[in-house]
Amino acid sequence: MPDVKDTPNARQRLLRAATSVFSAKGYAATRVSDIVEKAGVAQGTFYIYFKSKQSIFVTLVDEFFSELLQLTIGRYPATRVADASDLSDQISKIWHTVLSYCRARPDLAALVLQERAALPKDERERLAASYQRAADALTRYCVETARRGITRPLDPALAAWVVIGMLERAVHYAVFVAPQADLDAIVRNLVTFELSGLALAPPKNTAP
Amino acid sequence: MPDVKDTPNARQRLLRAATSVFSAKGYAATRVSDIVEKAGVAQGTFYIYFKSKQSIFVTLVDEFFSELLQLTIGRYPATRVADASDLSDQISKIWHTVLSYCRARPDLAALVLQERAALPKDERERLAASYQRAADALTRYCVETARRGITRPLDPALAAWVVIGMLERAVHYAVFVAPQADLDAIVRNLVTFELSGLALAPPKNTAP
Amino acid sequence: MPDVKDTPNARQRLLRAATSVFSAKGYAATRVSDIVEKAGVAQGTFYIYFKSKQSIFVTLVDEFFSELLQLTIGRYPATRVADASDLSDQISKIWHTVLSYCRARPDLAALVLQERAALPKDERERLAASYQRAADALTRYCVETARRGITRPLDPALAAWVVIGMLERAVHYAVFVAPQADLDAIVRNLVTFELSGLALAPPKNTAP
Amino acid sequence: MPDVKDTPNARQRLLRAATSVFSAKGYAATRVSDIVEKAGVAQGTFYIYFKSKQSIFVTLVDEFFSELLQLTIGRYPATRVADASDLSDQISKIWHTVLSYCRARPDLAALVLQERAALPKDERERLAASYQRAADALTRYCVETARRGITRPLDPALAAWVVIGMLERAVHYAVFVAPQADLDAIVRNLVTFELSGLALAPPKNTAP
DNA sequence: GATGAATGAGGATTCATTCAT
DNA sequence: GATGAATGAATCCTCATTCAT
Repeated sequence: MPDVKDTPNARQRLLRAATSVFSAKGYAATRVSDIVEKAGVAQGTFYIYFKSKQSIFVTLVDEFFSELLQLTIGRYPATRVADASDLSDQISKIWHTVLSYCRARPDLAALVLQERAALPKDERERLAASYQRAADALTRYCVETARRGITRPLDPALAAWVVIGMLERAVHYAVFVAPQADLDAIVRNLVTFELSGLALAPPKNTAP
Repeated sequence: MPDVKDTPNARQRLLRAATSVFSAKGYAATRVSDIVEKAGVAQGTFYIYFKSKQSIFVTLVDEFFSELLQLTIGRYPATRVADASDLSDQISKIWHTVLSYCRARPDLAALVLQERAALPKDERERLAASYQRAADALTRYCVETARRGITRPLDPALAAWVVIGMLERAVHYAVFVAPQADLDAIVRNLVTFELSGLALAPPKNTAP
Repeated sequence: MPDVKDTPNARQRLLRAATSVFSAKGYAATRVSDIVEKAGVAQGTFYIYFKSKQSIFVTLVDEFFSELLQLTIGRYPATRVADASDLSDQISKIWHTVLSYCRARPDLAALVLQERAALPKDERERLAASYQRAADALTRYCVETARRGITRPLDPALAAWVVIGMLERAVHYAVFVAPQADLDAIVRNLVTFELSGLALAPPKNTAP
Repeated sequence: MPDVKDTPNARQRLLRAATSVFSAKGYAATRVSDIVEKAGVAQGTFYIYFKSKQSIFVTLVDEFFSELLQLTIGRYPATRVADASDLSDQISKIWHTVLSYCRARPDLAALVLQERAALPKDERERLAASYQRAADALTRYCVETARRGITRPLDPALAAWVVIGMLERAVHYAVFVAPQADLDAIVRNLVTFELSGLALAPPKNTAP
């Protein structure tokens, strides 16, 4: 059963085993004993490195978020966007980064997208705050590009949340629904959707 | 404590109490005893009407979905869309329906958006299938409107999933982030985004 | 194994079983499963009536103390003592009450005398406060009888504590060392000791 | 945190740390890790010097008892008591020795008085045997002084146990309740109580 | 002798569910 | 239909102890 052995230290082994088990059985159905068995360590060893089952889960999610934020918003500030072409390039890079990052670790992506809601309410609110911060950063991004006349002056907070929604389901599609589909094609489609919308002819009523 | 009393029958009282408690404490932290206490019935009465804690939750989510699907996709088939203007009108109506439906029952919306992931894996897969069916319906919608030259020929399955993501987060925004904001304005913004995209000038690289 | 069955309700059965098991195995070594097995109820039933293992123990000790205090200090106030003869009578009665009460429930006595120290520190301090209150009551008793010239004006708080110590070990002797010895003889000895001391001839240095 | 460092060897450091931690947190709540942390040694080092947590505790209690017995009963045999005055002198010295010994190491006194009951039943019976031996020695003392007509012919085993009880609570009073009180005054009070009793006028019914 | 990471047996507690009334 | 006392399986976590270095 221990199939993550041979890797250096117990903490790493536990994190990998946890990712795999959480995403396979779901947070609630995962027993600490499943994780330690898969990691090939003793039950007690788990509690040397993590305070609780919840704590190892949160560690995984937090690392996922902070790494991904670093690779995206941390790298591509709105201030570097001069025109529509820059915008398109930058957004393409961000979409590409997120999708390929998630495709490289589908277990972790599943866990973050689908399992985080199984946490106790209070911990979930901590995670929701991370989402809120991401939404705030995106909001500022929208405000900035709108100010420069590059994007429409839509309600920027609403736009930010909707983009987050697109992102979540785009990951879902690229990782779980069509894991073999060409990533570049997916990204082109997404950017076109995001920037130009679905309609071929501009519809009558536009906002605001 | 029983504050949902005076309503006709125990089953209704249990459903309402469950909605409220599930959305307040989260699925996992909710005890059947919380629900029966709030409903003002005895512990055993719960099991006259519902097989289990999971079963009352699924009942709530299923009713929410089927009612909402009825009010949206069930009413507005792509075949009635002749041109861009029709499309815009129809989509506006759908967005409006969804958002006002959710604003009218924020507890239930919270439960469906945030708690469904706390279910055991198998049950979640049943719900995921509902999502998949909705995505399939949307996919056909996109295919149809694209065939008529009303919408872009983007990957329709991808588009469908991304629209679902927009929807989820638009509900989140309209119900929890800005519950007082004017619904018509929100819908106008959403439709503009969905149909015309964020960019003011059409960007260079368009797909496919 | 269930040998306390046939008695009316689960709570009583649990209390009796707990007394017996705690005094037989000691607090720490007692498993809740031992208690429920002896009481002939299910594991979960225990937690309907008692919050924890600690809580049933404390319930036993508290009931012991309050009942015994009621039978002694509650009945025999210092204000009814007019002279040395009254004092001797009253003290005899108190000793007799305590010793016969403890002899009637040796398990409970063992538990209170010997097991209470196994409780967590905080709970023990609550019990120590009961002792302190008993000491305070005895102190007032000594002050009162000294004021009337019936007893020596020894440091009354010290006297109170020392009497408590005599009591504890007198119970130990009467219940565990010599459980068959004649109770009246024991009480006569104790009262003589307490009132007249060990020495036949009055020693030289007397306090204060 | 290691605040008992700088003292020569690990064993001593462990004993001192254990005394302090046991008396602060209680036997059950004390972790071996607390002791080694306070002693400033590694977890494994503990087991070089002591077989178990129980064993270090018993070591402390045994050393306390044997040293104290040596200083008291070992020094003052009943055979040296010729008359009431000798008795009073000798008993005063014993009380003084015990109380000042305990005042000098209140942690150890707390541990012996209050924590020993938290040990597993079997170990406690070993300690109870020490008590029984002390009671036996005291019993012989009483028999001897009674034979010489110095003390009353009360049940000597009962007297012995009651004196032990007085002692326990006298220590409690002198060390924890009134740690600043003058020791000589306390001893005078105790000896008067022990030898002459509480009553000013000799009460009517005396034993046996 | 000293270390401290690893061990794993052991037990209190929870709570969905049942069923006799 | 309604009740609610009783059930007991299931699992997280602690911590004394070991042993390779």
